[in-house]
Amino acid sequence: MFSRIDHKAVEALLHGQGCANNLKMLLENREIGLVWTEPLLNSILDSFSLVLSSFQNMGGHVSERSSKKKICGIEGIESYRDESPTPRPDDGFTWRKYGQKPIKDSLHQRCYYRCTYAKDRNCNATKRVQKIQDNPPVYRTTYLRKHVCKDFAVHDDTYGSEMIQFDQVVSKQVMPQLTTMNHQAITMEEEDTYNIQECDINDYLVDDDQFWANQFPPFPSEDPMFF
DNA sequence: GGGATTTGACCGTG
DNA sequence: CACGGTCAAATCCC
Repeated sequence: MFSRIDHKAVEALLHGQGCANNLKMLLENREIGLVWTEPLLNSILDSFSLVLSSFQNMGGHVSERSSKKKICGIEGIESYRDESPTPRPDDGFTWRKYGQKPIKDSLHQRCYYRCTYAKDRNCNATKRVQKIQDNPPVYRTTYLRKHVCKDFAVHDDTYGSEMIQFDQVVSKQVMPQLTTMNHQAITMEEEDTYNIQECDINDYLVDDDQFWANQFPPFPSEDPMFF
């Protein structure tokens, strides 16, 4: 059960190491500047976040098949969840809000968005955004289904992948939410009605509620891990 | 006027 | 019947 997550973790660590080396070169050559360093720093931080979340997942409640929800690595993403201090206004896609609902046992309403090109390009990607904590504000964004609207321009099956290039160092297959800000974890939710791409379910199945309870203890939380 | 947002109604599921 | 997700008419904004 370790193989795939371990592989992802090693990849992420290697990537982070590469970015760190590149950053070091820039610093040594005094080619320092926010434009160059910020993406590198973000990339490094993202690598560590990915590794940490992978190991948190492994230490959690792996392989309970009672829940239909699963956690997955970067590849094969069909849907995933992200929690951030902002509702992530720019995740690489444009969204149109189509609903808002109060959720039981939650102080905040949940907002429903679908891809702006839902009709034009038959893209049925949606996302849900819900504020899960007030102070500091934390938003949970759940992405559902896969964008097909960008297939017009990018022939890549990976959700929202983009490429960032710094001299010879290339960061590939970077998910949109990983490029701009810290996040705590990524999970996938399988929905039976959607044609989910297969990733190794046995490796990633967890109990979703328990996982997120671990990620965000009931408010108020003193956990310095997240703030 | 057209596109985006709001919001109550509707529907499916458990 | 409660709840969550979606629809669609009304409204807002540029």
